[in-house]
Amino acid sequence: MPVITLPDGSQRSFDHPVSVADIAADIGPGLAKATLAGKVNGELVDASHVIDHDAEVAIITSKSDEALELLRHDAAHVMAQAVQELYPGTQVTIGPTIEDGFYYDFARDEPFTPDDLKKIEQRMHEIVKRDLPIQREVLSREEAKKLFADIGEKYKVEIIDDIPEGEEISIYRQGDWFDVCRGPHLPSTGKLGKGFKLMKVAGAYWRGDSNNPMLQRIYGTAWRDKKELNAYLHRLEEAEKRDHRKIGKALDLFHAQDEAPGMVFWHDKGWQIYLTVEQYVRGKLREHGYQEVHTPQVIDRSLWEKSGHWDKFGDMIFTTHSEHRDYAIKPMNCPAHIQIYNHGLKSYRDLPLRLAEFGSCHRNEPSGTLHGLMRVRNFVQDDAHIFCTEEQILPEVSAFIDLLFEVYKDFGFDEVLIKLSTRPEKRVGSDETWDKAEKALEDALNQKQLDWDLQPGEGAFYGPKIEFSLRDCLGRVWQLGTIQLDFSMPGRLDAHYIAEDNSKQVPVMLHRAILGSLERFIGILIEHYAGALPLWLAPTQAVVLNITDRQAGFADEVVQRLARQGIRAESDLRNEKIGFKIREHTLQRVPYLLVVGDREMDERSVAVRTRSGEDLGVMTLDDLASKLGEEITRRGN
RNA sequence: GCCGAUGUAGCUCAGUCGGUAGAGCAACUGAUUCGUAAUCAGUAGGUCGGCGGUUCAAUUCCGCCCAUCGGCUCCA
Repeated sequence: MPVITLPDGSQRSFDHPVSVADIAADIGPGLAKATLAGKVNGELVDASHVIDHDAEVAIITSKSDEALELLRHDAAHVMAQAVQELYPGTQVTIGPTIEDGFYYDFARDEPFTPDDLKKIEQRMHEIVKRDLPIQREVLSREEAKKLFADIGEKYKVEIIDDIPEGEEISIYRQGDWFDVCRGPHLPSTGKLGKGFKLMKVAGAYWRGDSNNPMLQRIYGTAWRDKKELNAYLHRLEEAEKRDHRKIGKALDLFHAQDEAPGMVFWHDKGWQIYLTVEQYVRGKLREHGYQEVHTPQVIDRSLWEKSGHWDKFGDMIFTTHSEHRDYAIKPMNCPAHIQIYNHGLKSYRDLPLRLAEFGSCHRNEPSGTLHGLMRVRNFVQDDAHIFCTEEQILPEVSAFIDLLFEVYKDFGFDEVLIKLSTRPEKRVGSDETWDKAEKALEDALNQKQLDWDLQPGEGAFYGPKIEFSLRDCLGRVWQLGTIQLDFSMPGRLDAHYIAEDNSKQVPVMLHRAILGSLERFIGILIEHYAGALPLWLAPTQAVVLNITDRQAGFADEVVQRLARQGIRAESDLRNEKIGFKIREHTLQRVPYLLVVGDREMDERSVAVRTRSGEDLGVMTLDDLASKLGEEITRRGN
């Protein structure tokens, strides 16, 4: 007879099989009411799950971490029921939970309108009110298939077919409605409460394959209660305020227009940020032994045919032609760098050779994928290719990782996520070479005692790679840096070097980038800092504000003094009240506002205020200049 | 590329169940010379994304196209 061990170590024995709900009731009526599900020997189960032998059991209530997952899964079911009640003939497919919520994909010819969403949400609240008991039922595969085939749910039949042999097939019923589901679920629809909201409709391919029909996906969010829901909605609003497209417009950084989709018109202030980032990286590359090169934008298609890109990415390459020749607007820099490498015979003594380029690339990305600065058709990578021997892979990867961490730190990002992707099924190069290459990448990471995740089979066909991602202040993850080994392209494009033994060898090529696309990186910076960039990156670093016309001359003097030190300062001499000017420049996220009135002018000083509203008091010009200079040199955030 | 929504003044947005449009901010002019997040008054500003159709009449209805937004697919 079962002895139940609870999380606090206490034990209860029963002389008959008991359900999770029974155990909760045995502990107390309050807990019984709050019980949503259970965890038996670490596995989530329904509250109705019956235990007939000794086990460790935890009661899941709305306070448990697991509760959200259950809640969201249930919300998906309740939504599907609401949809099928309101729109008979709609077929259900899959409805998983996701971060912050859930979705369900439906097959229906008519599109769901925003109005429909409101109706569906209302119906969901009704179903919650009905408080329908949710019951689990185990069926044989044939029974389950027949059940769904009879009501015309052909997608569900496909799903059932895909459930692996030996796995139990269960359905969950709530009222007249049922769905195939592994579970577990809440005891009744009433437990879902009111903390959910339908967010948006979107198309989604059946099984994520663009050859399949498109389904309609309804996204929702679900929380323990209305208060949590509102907190989440508030978080979304805050994130929206950081949108780089909004901030880019408000701070006059850049714009986009219909005539050049996916391309950026950089304005003075945005371009200042861009130049600062580029110049910074340029310096770092020099320090780390890179040569900087620059290659043509337009190159004959034959080179791209030889490199293999024309075949593989032909429809994404912009082309142009002249005098019966076809050209590609370059989609990447590597073939061009190999041309530079190939110029003149190379010896093993020349390796490693590191060629860097802020290479402007064009790729004709599908129209539906464009997104502000984050996904564009013309971008500049902080791209470089390292030509080296197999023995040099490890030290080169290692040096690159050091460089990358230095750079991320200077931009104020501390949390870096690392993934190692190894050989895919379709690949070039011998297994022996892959063994060596994967080991070199792994060793480099381990030597530095970094945490990393393995992604087996996710490498490129030409070599394994490491990817580096950042987490921003909203917790979002952005993949930026990468280092990829390439055993294919140098050979294809006839790159060689003469080895110590006088033999002709093909070098290994490492593709690597730290920031990836500068456009995208600046977008990430803008969102991470909500436009309030660190002083060294801020396009305008200080604005001098006069109180009345009398101080205009002195204000310009202050600007000149700072400009001499390379500080980007401006004056605002408009005939406006000081409060008005402060408000404007604060909203423009200018790091330092320098107020000059008669007092400051007399003692040749400035009153310093930060964009966060802090009053740093009055400083002499020299003190101010050295303070700003120090902060700029320090970088970071 | 696919599904859905959207496109009105420099910006943010309202509006017209078909009769050629309106607010706030910004701009311009004038007054005000002011001490840390919005001084007051006045003026001007729009082929209502583009092309076609229906209509006496289209910014409004219909079709096509373009772009943007949210997803999906893709991302060398």
